[in-house]
Amino acid sequence: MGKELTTREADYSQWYNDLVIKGELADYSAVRGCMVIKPYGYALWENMRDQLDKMFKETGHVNAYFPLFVPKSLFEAEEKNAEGFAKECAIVTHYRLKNDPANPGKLMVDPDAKLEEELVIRPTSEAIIWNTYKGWIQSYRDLPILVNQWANVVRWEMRTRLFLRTAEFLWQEGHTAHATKEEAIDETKKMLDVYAEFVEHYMAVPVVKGVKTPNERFAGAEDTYCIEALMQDGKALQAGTSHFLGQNFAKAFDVQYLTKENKQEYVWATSWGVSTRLIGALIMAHSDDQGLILPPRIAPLQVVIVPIYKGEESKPVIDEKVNGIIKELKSLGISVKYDNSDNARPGWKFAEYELKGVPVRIALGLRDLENNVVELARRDTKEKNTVSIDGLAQYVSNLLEEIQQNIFNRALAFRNENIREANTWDEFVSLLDTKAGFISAHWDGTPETEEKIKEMTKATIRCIPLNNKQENGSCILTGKPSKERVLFARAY
RNA sequence: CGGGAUGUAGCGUAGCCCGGUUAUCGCGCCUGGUUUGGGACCAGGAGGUCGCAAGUUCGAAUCUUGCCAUCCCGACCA
Repeated sequence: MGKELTTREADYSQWYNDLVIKGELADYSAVRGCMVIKPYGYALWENMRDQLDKMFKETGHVNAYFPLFVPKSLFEAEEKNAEGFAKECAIVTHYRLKNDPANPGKLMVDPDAKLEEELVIRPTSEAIIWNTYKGWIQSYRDLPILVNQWANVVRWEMRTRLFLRTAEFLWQEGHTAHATKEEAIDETKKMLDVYAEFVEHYMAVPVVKGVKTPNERFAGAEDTYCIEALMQDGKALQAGTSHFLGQNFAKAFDVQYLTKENKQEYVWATSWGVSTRLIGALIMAHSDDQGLILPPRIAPLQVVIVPIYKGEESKPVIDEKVNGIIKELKSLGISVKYDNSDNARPGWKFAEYELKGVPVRIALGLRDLENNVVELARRDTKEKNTVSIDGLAQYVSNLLEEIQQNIFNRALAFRNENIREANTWDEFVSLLDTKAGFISAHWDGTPETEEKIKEMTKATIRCIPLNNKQENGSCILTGKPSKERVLFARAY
């Protein structure tokens, strides 16, 4: 019987949890709100990370590493940023434990080891980084600084969900410093494009690029750009953000540079990040009731080979043939696992690798060898075909590409079907309740109206799409004039 | 943090209301054998702080209190 999965229809949240845990991506840990990322899930993250890292470097960035701890006085320097994150910070107050005289064998916090100044465990690193940049920047010749860091951060969330919202999570955060506003804005948009390309091209998840309203802006940013994805249950998920920080952090940390004209100017800043949350997006965008569906370009395993033995004497014959196939696949850069383990029969393995979302499965037995063919099954459509062993590697390589495209096209079609226009309040509410998805509607541009809509419907403005069509209309709630539509949705 | 639910072996569970031998069953796991084209079968075996702690009792998985964790619905958020 093995692993039973909850269906999406029965309980979408439970289905998601089942996939994460039974697909062996991650598991709950002994620490509240924190998960263990298991080897299979970590391999997926590594593939995502490696590709992003490559793209960052191609756009001129370098990696560095800054401390996990941020002295409270630095953390509070940029007020809006500090205020925004204050209520979800973990704080180190002591540096030593000692034996508890009242409870033998137990430890207690040593009251004599109180820190002079508390250390905030970074929820994001602008503060420590800008404090550092102050020492790096004197002249326009020191700019731009284009640094990225791969790190863990901690945000003490009240309610956590595997990958989507954990107290500790892995991410990258780019922090750049520029001489001019224009250059910083260009950087902000450039990195948004990098994210969009990565998410669409590698993760096969279509996104809407846009800009956040002031309400939804990152704490301390002048502008927050984002990519928004749509999940199969019709809820939106913010997949990445890129912030134009203006001179806020430069002013807070007094980071100035000398221009060519020998004038002191404040530095312009950006920051941008994506996290392990992307894995949640990946799962909810593609997977089905049989398990994960992973896009070939980032799947930890692209191909699994399952032998169908008939009697002891068939093993060496099949194994030898498979070794040749593996060699050919690897020569084309395809990752492959040969599962000839004896503790599960073929049917069990088929189900297991479907659960784990391996894009292509090859099965072969003596019968196939006689005909010089294999059975080839693709995870995305569950189609099975008999394919000649001659030229198999190339066939598989093409198929992986086709699967990548198909997964993307499917998600894109779903996303496009689920962007609907609403022109009246009734229409808006009924669409939210019956169809969910993105709703494109006019809004009067005020934070008050946005807040009111959120209170009434739980829908938020996900973004104002970039290159948005300008059209006159009236706000769905207040009826006041509006020049463009914005995208609403209920979101994760 | 507010409301609701749950917690018994790796997983899923019976028992709990009404306290009483050695905690039930299935899957999985180990050993041996037969097997292998969609979640195999036979035989033998291992595995339990009944979420944690205190209390009531001659006796607690079962009753009481506190705590912890997870899930769902809110508030908050990437």
